[in-house]
Amino acid sequence: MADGYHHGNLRAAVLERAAEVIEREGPYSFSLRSLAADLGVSHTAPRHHFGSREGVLNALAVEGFRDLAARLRADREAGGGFLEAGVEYVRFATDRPAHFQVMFAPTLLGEGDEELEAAREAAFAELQGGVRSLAEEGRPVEDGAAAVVAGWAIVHGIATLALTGNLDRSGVRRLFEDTDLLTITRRSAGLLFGPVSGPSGGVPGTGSG
Amino acid sequence: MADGYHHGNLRAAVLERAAEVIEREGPYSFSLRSLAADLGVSHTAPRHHFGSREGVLNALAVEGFRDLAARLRADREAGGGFLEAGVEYVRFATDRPAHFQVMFAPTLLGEGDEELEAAREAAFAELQGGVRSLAEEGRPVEDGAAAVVAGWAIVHGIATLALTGNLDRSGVRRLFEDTDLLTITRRSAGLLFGPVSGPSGGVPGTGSG
DNA sequence: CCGGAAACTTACCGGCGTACAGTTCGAGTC
DNA sequence: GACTCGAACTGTACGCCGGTAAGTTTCCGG
Repeated sequence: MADGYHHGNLRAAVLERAAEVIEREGPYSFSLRSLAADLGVSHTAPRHHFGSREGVLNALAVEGFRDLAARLRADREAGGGFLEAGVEYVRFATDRPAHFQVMFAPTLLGEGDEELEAAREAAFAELQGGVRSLAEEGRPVEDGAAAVVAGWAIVHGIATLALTGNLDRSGVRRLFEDTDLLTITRRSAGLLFGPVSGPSGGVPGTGSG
Repeated sequence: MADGYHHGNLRAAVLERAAEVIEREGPYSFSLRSLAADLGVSHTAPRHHFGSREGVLNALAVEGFRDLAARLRADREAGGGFLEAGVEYVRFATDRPAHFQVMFAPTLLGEGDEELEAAREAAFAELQGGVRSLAEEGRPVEDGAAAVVAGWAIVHGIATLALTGNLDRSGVRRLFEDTDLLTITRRSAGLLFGPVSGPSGGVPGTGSG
């Protein structure tokens, strides 16, 4: 494969390295040229596989949406329930921070990429399906639409704040001492759709007056 | 002031235009050179006021943190309660989307800027103060640390998802028909720290969709 | 052995951020 | 009114960047 002229596996190598760079320095300083130089190919080589810089980011987003959808699906099939799906969402964000950033930053991506649209829709379908399963958990969902937004927003918010370092920077993280981020997620999201047991663990204000 | 050579108010003009560009095209395509050309000055003129491209973004972030802190403070002094503080957070994000983006994207900003650190800390202090005021609303807060994270995350998540267009793109927005984003915020965050059934800040008629 | 397609190269363009050495202008000073 | 000084702004130059075009190398099916 790698014969000195043909890299042999350039597409995968570019995606992997791009994710590393973006994770370390953010999407702004990610450059095709320095990436290509690192991989020992000319700066136009990646263009053959991705078309453009935007194409690389699109491909990362596709990877990300597919992985996220697969994780949510697996979680649902394992009967993890909604809370664990939310935890999985945050776990995905911390496992693949570069993908997560790119997926939700539309100004980095191009429009009209069918592969991307399909991957995104599939992931979003899993997301909403997860929230709808709340009803099947025997929990009363009075305002279903609000529950979808609240569930998504709380895990997306935790993921975003953690990834941007603002949880640490704000001192909020210190309130938890050494607690793991996923545990923090469970406790926080649990306030919304808390563990059924325990009178105070559920949604405040719904049970008592 | 503006004598053909000296712009007279370049600093403010740059910040205003930068916010417009970032709001429209995101922080990644924002360029000092095109900005300067738009304002009719040489491309090195902004450097005198901001030092670098990063300096412009830092200045935007400072503006943003100060505005956010002022809004939260005003809201607290008006006795709005926590839920309304959260709504104000989302309102800020939609009012000043460029500032919001830059404030929470540390890879766009420099480190060690004292003005920025001070503005950020002040805003974060207001945020945490708002959540602590929950106790004063007569609501039992069993896991205070989790409540802080949950409250911040849910409004930050809504703001982020809305600003990146993912609320619309995912179809979630459609569940609410023509409902205003701030109302969506009230209903969703209300699931966490539900509307006080008393007179203080409750939003009547937001249940059941 | 051959021809086409895929993978990759070199050469080039304009735009970008930044550095540095000037230039213009208002305001204060004698 | 000339002199100075600092703030604001200009012009030029450098290297990196993404994108384009034309050419080269290698693989592979016939």
